[in-house]
This record gives sequence, structure tokens and C-alpha cells, in this order.
Amino acid sequence: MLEASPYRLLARGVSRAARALGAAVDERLVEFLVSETPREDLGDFGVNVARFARQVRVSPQKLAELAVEELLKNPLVSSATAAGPFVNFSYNTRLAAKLLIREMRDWGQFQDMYKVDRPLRIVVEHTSANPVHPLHIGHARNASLGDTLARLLKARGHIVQTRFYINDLGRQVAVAAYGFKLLGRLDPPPGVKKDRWVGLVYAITHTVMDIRLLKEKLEKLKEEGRDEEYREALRKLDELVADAATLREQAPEVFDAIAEAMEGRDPERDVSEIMRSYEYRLDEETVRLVRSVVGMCLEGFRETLSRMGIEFDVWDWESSLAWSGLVSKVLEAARSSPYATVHKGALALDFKRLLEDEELRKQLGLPEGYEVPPMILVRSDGTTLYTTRDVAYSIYKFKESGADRVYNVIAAEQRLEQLQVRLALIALGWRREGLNQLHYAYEMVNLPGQKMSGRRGRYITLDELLDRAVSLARSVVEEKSPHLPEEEKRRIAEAVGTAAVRYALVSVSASKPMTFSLEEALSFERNSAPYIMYTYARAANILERASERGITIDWEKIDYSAADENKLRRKLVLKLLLYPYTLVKAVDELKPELLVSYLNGLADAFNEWYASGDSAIGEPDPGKRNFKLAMVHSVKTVTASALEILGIKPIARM
RNA sequence: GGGCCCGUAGCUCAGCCAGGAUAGAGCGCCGGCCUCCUAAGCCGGUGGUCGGGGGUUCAAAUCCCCCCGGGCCCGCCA
Repeated sequence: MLEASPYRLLARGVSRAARALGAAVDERLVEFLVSETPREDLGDFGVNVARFARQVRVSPQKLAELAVEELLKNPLVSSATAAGPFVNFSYNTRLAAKLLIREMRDWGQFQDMYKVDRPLRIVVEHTSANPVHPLHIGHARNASLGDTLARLLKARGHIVQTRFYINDLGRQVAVAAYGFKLLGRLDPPPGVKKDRWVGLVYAITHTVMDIRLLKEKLEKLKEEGRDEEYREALRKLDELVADAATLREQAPEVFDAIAEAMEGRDPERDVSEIMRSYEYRLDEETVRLVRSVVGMCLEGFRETLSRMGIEFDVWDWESSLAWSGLVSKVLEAARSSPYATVHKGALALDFKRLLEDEELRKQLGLPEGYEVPPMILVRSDGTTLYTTRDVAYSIYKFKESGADRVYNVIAAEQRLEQLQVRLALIALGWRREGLNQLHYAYEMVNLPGQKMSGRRGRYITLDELLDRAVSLARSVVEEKSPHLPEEEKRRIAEAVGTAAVRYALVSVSASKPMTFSLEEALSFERNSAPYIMYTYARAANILERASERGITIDWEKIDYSAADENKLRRKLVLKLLLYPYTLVKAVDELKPELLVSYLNGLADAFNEWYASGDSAIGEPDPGKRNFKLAMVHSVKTVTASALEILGIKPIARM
């Protein structure tokens, strides 16, 4: 069926015509240029062959005519014409329908068709949120993209493993742990979700510390008479105090307990001490404390992510990596490396000479003269930096999983860091790893009118967002399907609400900053998860109603001529025919949004046909009824498949 | 100052890598459609100097250069 796609048909036609003229054209390129014709009378699909004609040294018209001859040899092509430089053709709908429906009947075989010949072992690392506050909308974009990427690659036949990197050696975790130490207890108050609790303690601790620090700075500025800076700092203090007040409102006793316990201490030193003790495992009490705090947060993450259908194969602790000695190994390699340097008095790697390698620059896609600042590896207090540990983690990911390739789904703002890690790998002798670790970058998500800050506890959590989505979905269910049992209404609302969020997040290209509007994601109209799910439920319902009346599809007695009888049926058949090709393209280009827009188009075609009143169940002719039901079955099957890949569970009723 | 990403209809976005046939969706707005397999649906209408200016080309939303606007990066943060 992949070969029956218009892309392959035209590519083969053009390439054979060119070969007859003694030249070869790049079939991939032809495929890229295929498009639907702008007008029905021109045929179904076409391609402009002007650029290939130049290559073959004939006129575009001539090449187009030859390609037409080639196309006409294929029984799937009912007509083909040359229109100027364009080669256009129309499908033999009956044959296309027959091919389609036969493959759809045996779904397993259908799925095999878009698998690669040689599967790769691929790791997708995604989400990896700092375990110090609940997940927010930005993490949701990361998680949705990452999980969908993994599902896409799996559907293509690759062996995929998803991993979450628990970043527990950073300063932020130490601050959170410090807060809990000052507070003297771990457990959240009853009814408070664990990650929310960690987030609150973290924000309070961080903010109280910052206020202390800023006050000290203010005194100094006042003494030194630096008025302008003083006023600037004073304004900042006002903001901080306002944030602190908001935080205190949420949990006055907790706030006061932490603030009081901090009196007379040196919080900066305390936090550094926690970091050092933890990274080098100097005392078990600190280890237990940090692990407990992080563990609470992760439990919250898991809960939230599972609502979106996201689970991980492996959770990697950054600390375990350090304790295993792998980080030290990287440092040793760095010290004896020809790229080692001292930058601002600290051990660092200088990539200048590495980047002189033109071949390497090309492989990494870096232009000539591209500069990368030196990468500092160790702080003066002896602790390592995130980037350094990330180098060790990269090696670990490849080694542990036997991966051929690793995708890191990480915000675009970390581009430089991700590049430095790759360069460090290459510089230190892990060349294969460096070349095969790819950064899947995505831009930020904005909520209209929101400014978020984890440090200050200013954020809308993903939980809140999902809850709101579900409750909106709930009210629609109540309105549209009041007769359903309570339990089912609840299930539908949960499925639809969470799916709407997930779907919206992968429908915009990763490279674009997006504005997430819950209202739009939940518009429940076209172009949304609810619309697609509704379409699926509709198809499922037709088959259900049919079987209630004792009507089942007799696959041996399908009258394929029915496919030709009206435009809407025809359109639907052709749309279905495009699925495998679309899926392959979405995987190979790492663009889940292609699958999203395909699903929209398929749902449109199905709903148009449905609404035209061309009833399947009401069809008196058995052969034609078999055809229509088989078509409904195909829509249901393809929709379910695509939704699953997007991490959305279709439901039969809504 | 240097670098990366984004700018397409009132709003949210496809299309740009791989240049070609009157630039596509959805939302919004206006007007229709439930005795008929689920109306979370369908049909019709409305709406665009593709940020601006140059260039390359038979042909530019798409390629190149300059400029403007927005975001991000250039930490002994992650």
C-alpha cells in the first residue's frame, strides 16, 4: 500500500521516464514535490517535472508525456495527463479501494508495511524536569512530544526505550532539601499532592534566602552610596516581598518555620554543604533526605504523566551516575585531553581546534567560523557542573541501552549546552556517541497573560490544567450525553480532557513558540482531540449498530464498484490510502504534527461522507453495504492507530 | 556586540529544508441543516501587501542579502 501512494506512483513514473532518456532522477525528490491537484478536472495528484526535465535535457512537456505513458501502465492509474510541466493522474478507485480494504482487514499485516528493514535501537530521553516543583505546561509539551516521538519510532519498527533523567545533583534540589531540613518534617499536609508540597517548600526556601541575600546587598550599596543600584535593588526587594507574602498565605506555619529556622545561619553555605555531601556521598543522612524529597516529587510526576498516558522505561538518577565513578572518569579523560584548558581558573575544554575539522562541522551542521565558548567542568569547590555530568550521562545512556541513536527532547534554550556535550563527547574519545546524540529542541509554551516562575512558586501546574480540561469536558458530556451512566461520563471526561491537552501540544511544530489556550484546545470542535475522538466513536457506533441488527461485513462479497459511485466515498478511500505514507513521513522527519493534520483531514472526509446521508446500515444492496461498512471499519482502524501513536486512547462512546 | 529560532486571514496554526497550477485549515463573524447509522457533526458566506526592502530565477510564502518586530542563548545555573 505504501507503493500505491501517489508519491511513490509518480516518483516511479517520472524516474522510469527519465531512465528511458538515459538519466537518473532522485525519486525521493520527486516524492517531496507531489501534491494534490488544485482542481478536480486535473486529476487527483500531480507533480511538476520542470526541474527534472532540465536534468534530462528535454522539454518539461516531453518528460511529462513520457511519465504519463509510464503511469498508464499501472492498473491503479485510471487516467493520466500532461498539463504543461505537470504530470497529473487519477486513481482507479475500485482497485485502490480493493487494495486498501484487503490490507485493512488484516490489520497486523497492514502495520508491518511501514516498518523499517533494519530497526535501530533508539533512546528517547524526555521530560527530565527538575524534581523541585510540579510539572507545568512547558513540561507537558516536552513530555507529549517525547512520548509521541517514542511511539512514532516504535510504530516504524525501531526498538525504543524512554528514559527520564532525574537531575538531583543541582543546586535547586539542595535548596529544596535544605528547606525540608529547616522545617524538620517531610510529609505533606493531608490532601496536598506530593510534588506540589515539594514545590511549595522549595519556593518558600528559595524566596526567603533571596530576600536575605538582597537585604545584605542593600546595606552594602547604601554604605557605598551607590544610589541608582540601591533603588534598583529596592524595587527588586519589593517584588520578592510580594512573592513571599503570596507564598506565606498558602502555608503560614510552614513559611514561618522555615524563615525562623534560617535565622542566624548562613544558608548559602548550608546549601553548598548539602550539595557537596550529596554528590560525594559524605553522609548518609543527607543522602536519605535528598532522596526522600526528590522521591516525593517524582511520585507526583508519575501520577500526572500517567493521566496523559505517559510512562517511562527507565529512570536515571544523576547522583547514581556520579557515585558510580563515571563522572570522575570523564574528568580524568578531560584532564589528559589535548583540548583541556584553564578558563577563569577552572578546568575546562576548549573546542576551538576541534571545530577546525571541516568534516566534523559539516556533520554537526555548524557553519564555518562558528564559535563555541569553552566548557567549564569543575567548580572551585570541587563539585561538578550539570554539563559535565551530562557528558557522563550521555555515555551511560548509550552504554546501558546499546543505543544506536539517542534523542534528547530538551528546550531550545539549551541548544548551546547540548552542542557542548556533543563536542565534549567527540573531544574525549566518544565520537560515535557524540555524533549520534541528537537534540530534539522545542520552543516555550506561553499561557496567555501568565508569567511563570518555579523559584517563586508562581505557576499553573499541569495538574490544574488537566483538571480544568477534564471539568470542561465533563460539562460537555453532561450536555451532549445526559443519559450515560455516571461512571462512564466520568471516564469520558477524563479521556477527552487529557487528550485535548496532549493533542494541542503536539499539533504545533516544535520549533515554534506556542501560545496554549485551554479554551481552544477544548473547543471540542474541528481540529481537536475531541473532534477526532468523536469521529472514532461515530465509526465505532455504526459498526456497533450494524452488528446489533445482525449485519456483519462479508469480506468476500464486497462490491468495489461502490467506491466509484460518489465523490465523498472516493475522497475517503484516497484519504485512507495516504495513511502509511503519512506515518512514515511523520517518523522520518520527526514531525508528529503531520499525523495530527492527517487525522483532521481524514475525520473531515469521513464526517462529510457521513453527513451526506449515504447510510451504510441503510444500504439495501449487500455488496455495496459490505463496501461501506468495510470503509467505516477502515476509518475506525486508521483513526485508532494514529490516536494510539499520539498517546490517546480512543473511546467507543462519547 | 555575536549566535540561534519565530513573524502567513481579527485569533491559533499548516505550507518554507526538497521554488512552480487561483496561498490552506480551524476558531471568530453572518446565514442555513436533526421524522434518517451520535448535531462534540454537516453545508454556504466572510476574511490574506505571506513583517518590510532588494536580489537570483521563465517562476519566490519557499533560495540569497539587508532591515524591522518578538523570543532565546553567549553563567564556576540547570
